[in-house]
Amino acid sequence: MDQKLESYFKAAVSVDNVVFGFDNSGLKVLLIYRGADPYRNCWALPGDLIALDTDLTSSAEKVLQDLTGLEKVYMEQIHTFGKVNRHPYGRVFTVAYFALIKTEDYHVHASSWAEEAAWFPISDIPDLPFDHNEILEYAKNMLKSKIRRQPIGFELLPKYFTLTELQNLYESILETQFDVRNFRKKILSLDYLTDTGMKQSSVTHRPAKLYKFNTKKYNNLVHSGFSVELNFPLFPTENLTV
Amino acid sequence: MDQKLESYFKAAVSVDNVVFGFDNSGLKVLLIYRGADPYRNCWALPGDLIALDTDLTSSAEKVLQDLTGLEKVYMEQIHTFGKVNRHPYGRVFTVAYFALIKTEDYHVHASSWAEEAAWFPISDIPDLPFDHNEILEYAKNMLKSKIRRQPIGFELLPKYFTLTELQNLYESILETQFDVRNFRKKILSLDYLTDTGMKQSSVTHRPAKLYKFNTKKYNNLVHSGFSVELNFPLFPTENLTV
DNA sequence: CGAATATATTGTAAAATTTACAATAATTAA
DNA sequence: TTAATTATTGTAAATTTTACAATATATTCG
Repeated sequence: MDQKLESYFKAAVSVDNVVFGFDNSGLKVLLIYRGADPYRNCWALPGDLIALDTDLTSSAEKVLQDLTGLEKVYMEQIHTFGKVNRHPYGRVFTVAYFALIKTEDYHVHASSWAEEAAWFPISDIPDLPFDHNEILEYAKNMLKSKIRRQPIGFELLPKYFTLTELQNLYESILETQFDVRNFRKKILSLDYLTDTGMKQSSVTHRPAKLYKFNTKKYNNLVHSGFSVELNFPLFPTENLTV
Repeated sequence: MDQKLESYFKAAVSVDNVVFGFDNSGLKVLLIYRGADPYRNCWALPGDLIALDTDLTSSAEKVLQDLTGLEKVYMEQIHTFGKVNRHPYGRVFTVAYFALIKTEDYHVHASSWAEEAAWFPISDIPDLPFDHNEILEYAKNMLKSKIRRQPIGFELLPKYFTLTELQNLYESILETQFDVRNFRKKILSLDYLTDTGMKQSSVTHRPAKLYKFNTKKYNNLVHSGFSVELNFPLFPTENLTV
C-alpha cells in the first residue's frame, strides 16, 4: 500500500505561458530560445517545471518572470495537458496559462536559461517542442472566445488608445472585420470607455481622439448585472455561408 | 543538476470529477463516501490519484468508472488546482472535470474504495474534504456559463423530454426563471429540437409533446456559423438591480 | 356524463437592438 | 490652396427581445 502510494508521487508539473502582445502589425506571441535541455536551441513557449513548495498560481507568475522579466501581468489558466509521453524526462503534466501584456509598457529580456525572448506574429509561428503548438492553438481559441465576453482586450493596448486601434485589435483576434460605424456605436454603448479629451499627435492626418478603459465604470456595470458581451455585428455574408 | 531535476519529479496528480445529474427535483451532484485514507468516512467528489502510465483524459474517465460505474459520459476539463498544502500526503495537483449524465440511463454503483455513491441536491452539499467545495463552486459556475452558449443541457435529460422539463433544467442551472412563451419561442427558433410526435403518458393532466435533441441539425447549424447561443430573455427586474 | 383540476400551448404589439450603408471633418504635406 | 489620409458620424429597415393572458387537452371525481 505504501509502495503503491509512492508510485503515484513521481510526476512533475510544469507551467507553460502563452503571452500575447499586440502592436500595429497585429497579434504577437512571446517565445524564448531554449538554452537548456531538453530541446535545447529551439524556440518554445516560456515554461518550466514547478518547484514543489510553490503554489500553482505563484509558479505561473514566477516562471514567466524568471524567463522573460515580465511581472504583474494579466494571467489566466487555460487548460492542463497530460499525455503520457509529452516530455522526454518522465511524466510531466503541464498547466497552460495565457498572459496579456501591453508591449509598450514592458521591456522583455530573456533571463535564467532562456537565451533570447522575441515576439512572433501569430500567423507565423515555427514548429515548437513538446505539445506547445497544440497549447498555442488552444490559447488562441480561448482568447477568441474570451474577448467576445469580457473586455480583456484593453490589457493588450496602451493606457490611451484610439477607437481605430481598438477595432484593429478586435479584428486581429477575431479574424474578421467590422463596419466602422457599428463597431463604434456598440463599443461606446457599453459605456466603459472614457474620452480623455486628448488627441493623437505626430500623425500626418486627422488625429484621433484618445480613449481609456474605465475600470470603475466597468465594475459597476458588471456588478449591476449589465451585459458587457459584445455580440458584434459582422459584415454581411461573413457568418452565414450555408 | 540531476539532483535538481529529481526534486521536481515528486508530485502526484489526481482527478476530481464533478458529476451533475438532473431530475424533477432539480440539479444534483454525485458524491462518494470515502472508504480509504485520507479523509476516510466522509462524502467527497469522486476523485483519485492518477497512475503515471495513463493519459490525463483517460485517467479522468477511468477514475469515474472505477468509483461509480459510470462510463461513456460527457466530460470536460474544468480547471487545475494546485495549492501547496491541499493534500496531506504530499504535493498533489488535481485536475477537475465535470461530467453530465442522464440519471435515468445509468445505474450508479459505488465500487473500488468508494463505499457509497449518492446524489446530493446542489443546494444542500455537505462540507467536503480537500478543496472539493471550491472545486464544486467552480464547476457550478462553469456549467452556468457553458449552458448559455452550448446546448449541453440535453446531456442531462432523457432522450425524449418535454419543453417544460427543458425549461426547468435551464431554470435550475441558471437560478432564474423564464417566461414560458418566450422560452419556447427562443429554444424552438434555434432549430435543433425535433418534435417526435409522441406525447407524455400516465400524467393526470394534458400530456405534453415529447421532443428530442437533433444532433445532426445542431452540427449543421454550428458548421454554417449559425449562433446557437441562447441569450435568454429574463423576467423583468431580474438582471438590472443597480 | 359534466365539472373540477392541472398543466400545455400559443400570439401580438411595443421596445430595443442590430444591420446596412456613405458623406463630411480635421489634420499634415506639398 | 489643394491633395492626401484617416476620423467621425446618422438613419431607416430588419430583426430580436420583451411583456403580457387566454385557450386547449388531458385526467379524476362526483
